[in-house]
Amino acid sequence: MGIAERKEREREQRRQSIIDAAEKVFFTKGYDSSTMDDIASTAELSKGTLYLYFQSKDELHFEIMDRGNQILLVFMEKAINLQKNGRENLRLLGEAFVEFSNSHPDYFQAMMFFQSRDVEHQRINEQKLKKFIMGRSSISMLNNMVSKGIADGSVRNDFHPSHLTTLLWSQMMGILVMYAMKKPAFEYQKISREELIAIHLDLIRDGLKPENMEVKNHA
Amino acid sequence: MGIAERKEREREQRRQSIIDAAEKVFFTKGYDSSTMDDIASTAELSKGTLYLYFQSKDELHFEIMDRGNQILLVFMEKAINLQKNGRENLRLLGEAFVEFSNSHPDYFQAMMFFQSRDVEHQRINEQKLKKFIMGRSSISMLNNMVSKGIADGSVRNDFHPSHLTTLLWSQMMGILVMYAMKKPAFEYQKISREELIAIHLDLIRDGLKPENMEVKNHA
DNA sequence: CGATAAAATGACCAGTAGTCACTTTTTGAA
DNA sequence: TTCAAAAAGTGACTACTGGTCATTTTATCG
Repeated sequence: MGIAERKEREREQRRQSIIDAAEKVFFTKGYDSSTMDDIASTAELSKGTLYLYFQSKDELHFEIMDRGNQILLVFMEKAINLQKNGRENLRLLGEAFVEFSNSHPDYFQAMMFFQSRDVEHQRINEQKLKKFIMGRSSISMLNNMVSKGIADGSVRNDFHPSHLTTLLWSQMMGILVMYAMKKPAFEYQKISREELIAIHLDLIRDGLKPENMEVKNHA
Repeated sequence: MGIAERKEREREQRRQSIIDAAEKVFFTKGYDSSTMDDIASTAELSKGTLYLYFQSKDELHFEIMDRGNQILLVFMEKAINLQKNGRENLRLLGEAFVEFSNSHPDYFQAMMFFQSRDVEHQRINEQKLKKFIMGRSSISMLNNMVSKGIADGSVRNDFHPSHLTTLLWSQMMGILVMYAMKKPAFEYQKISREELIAIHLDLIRDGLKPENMEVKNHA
């Protein structure tokens, strides 16, 4: 039977074409100003049809963020250099994020806006969200490099590795979200996103391994 | 003439009573679920009157955030200990923020939600917003302690002081905003807000002054 | 072909920020 | 005290939009 397969394929194509339309509209008008009617007419479908494929506007935002996330992951994978130590790799990951933000500003923006939303109030498929929150590959990658760093002695070992990973992730995301949301404040301070992140990476490079720290293992 | 003065006083009282009502409603139902009609009826006024005193719902949110900010400043002022060096004072400021968040969770929450909003899309009195963005006393305080630290040698001097200040501010705000917006992700990692901030403060304490750093002055 | 299921439609609903023509209250000069 | 002008306040109304669902259209297959 090829019909079921064909239908499945067509369903997935339609799904993607709706995300394409949402992307086009979001990237042009911004998330808040985009309406579901805009997206429907861009997709050449009725609004009702959108809801056969997605449960809410938030879920379309989620999908676009997820696409951006896939691209980011490629940047991060490319950035890793296992010849270097863990701490140097953490910096490379940070720099990869900046490169991604420059080469894919629209996806980057969509991701920052998604990160700034309160997850509790979003109507997004529970399963999908859970998978995203728990299994984020970017977190896993960070975690691997933190572990590598602790193993090779380039990263301090007085923090719980997964806590340190979470901190590094939230520092980076947090700074970038703040920059996206409060741009005028940064412009007033005459500091660009690149400069801000460069200083941040320098500061934590040294914080990750204070020179004279004695080595003691974490409980 | 006492009439003009009395009117001015009454106008200010009404203004405050509207903010009081907004606060009550926001703290109870959360910003998004609160309606202007809720606030109006709590204030025992008609909706139209609210708009004689404030230009938008966002502006009421701004006012509540501003009240929180005032309280935070008191915490920060109390925390400063000029007997100690600049770097130690920066940590004290960070800890004061955590104390504030514990003792005034509602204001803290309102501030985090305000920080997570895109300032460009908010209908807030330009003048008011400008003053807030540019003159924030919390930034000034941070800046003073950074300068003190550089002067007393407890803080590295290879960053531009105001850039470092901006970084410290956005790190702290960013982390807390992320925690507020993506709480489930942190809970999954089994890390509390206090732990996260404690690790953060430890990490930057060491990053702010790597032990073997040679002293060179910034251009 | 005709019945059944699947897909798509778009008029409609509910909720709410913000407006404005109108009403009520206050002021102060006559 | 009177009354017109100004100030303050009102709430019905508008505009907008995310989401729903009864109905229609299209595809499947015995």
